Amino acid sequence: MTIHAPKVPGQVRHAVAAYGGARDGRLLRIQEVAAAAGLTPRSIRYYEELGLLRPCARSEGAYRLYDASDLERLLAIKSLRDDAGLSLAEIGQVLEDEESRRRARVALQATEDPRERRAIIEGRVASVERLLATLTPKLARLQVLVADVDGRRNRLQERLAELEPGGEAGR
Amino acid sequence: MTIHAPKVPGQVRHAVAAYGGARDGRLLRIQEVAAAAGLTPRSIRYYEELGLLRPCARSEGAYRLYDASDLERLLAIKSLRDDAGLSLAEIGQVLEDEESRRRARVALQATEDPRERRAIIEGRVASVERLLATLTPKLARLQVLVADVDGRRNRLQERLAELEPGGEAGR
DNA sequence: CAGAACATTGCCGTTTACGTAAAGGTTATG
DNA sequence: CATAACCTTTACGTAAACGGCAATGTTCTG
Repeated sequence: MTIHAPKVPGQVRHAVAAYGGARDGRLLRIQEVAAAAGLTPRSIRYYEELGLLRPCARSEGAYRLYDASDLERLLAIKSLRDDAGLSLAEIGQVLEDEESRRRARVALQATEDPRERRAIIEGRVASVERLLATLTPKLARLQVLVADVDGRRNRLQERLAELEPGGEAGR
Repeated sequence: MTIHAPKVPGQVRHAVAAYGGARDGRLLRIQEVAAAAGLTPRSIRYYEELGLLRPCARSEGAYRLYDASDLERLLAIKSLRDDAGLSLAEIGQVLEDEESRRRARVALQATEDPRERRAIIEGRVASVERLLATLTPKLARLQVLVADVDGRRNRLQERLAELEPGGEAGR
């Protein structure tokens, strides 16, 4: 049992960053970020293939390296997929939309012109509202469904309660 | 434009019922019930193939005929699929579960024994609670997601409001 | 520097949930 | 009773979202 083992990457030398997520330290390899996000490496590569995200960096040997914001993005993708039930194509639309708004912000927020500043923020609001417009009805319908099922449960428990006072034989 | 046309089935003679949904009258053919449920005939046949539902009757010529309770069931399937995001296999489990409870009710509700009556209703409660156990976390996560997105919208609108008082140039 | 444990790309396979077309019966109406 | 518009079963096709190899390269540790 005393052989070698590389295990967790100690430092990740020579990371060729694209943006350098930084601000928290370690870059994760695909299996690590996958575990952290509750996904598989295969899914993450597939998402990359669809253009949903790109790792912030690659190692010298072309290993994908992910930072904290990449992980956030993966969690967002997962949530939109599992919770909101969006297809990966729809998720792509959402992310692309947000991305273009974010770029617009970076490019134009530097301006002094209050009309442009307004326009930028209004664009972001519209983007977020488009997303809400798809999520809200879904939420409403799920709430109705749950309320319905919950109502059935309550009615059954009332009937149980009615049965109680009579005979306490089951004990 | 004065040729013949059968259109909607007038009466549906000789319906060989399995249970006879009745209590509202007309039996629907597959296309009609599909339109009413917002599904396609193909989907409905597929659901039948998976054992999710059987039409309450067939015509002499083997046309599938659906009653109101069949339609209800289809709507339930659709809701569990679209709103709750369950797979058809999971939906099958749910329906089977409910079905067996319902059968138990019919078979044993006739009994006088309060212990058995309790047991039956408790079984139904457990079944409904199993369903709730899968739906509730989903609802919670979707609520969190929507709240999150909604929060982003509000923050953006606050920034818009901060921009307002200064310059009202955009008009 | 050996080597176990990671990673890469490429590619084919699989499951789910249907779509679609073929070949042929069924139904209500004019 | 002809016939348009339904329906039937059977079967093959497909898009989405990965799974799972193979062949090969990379990393960190002892």
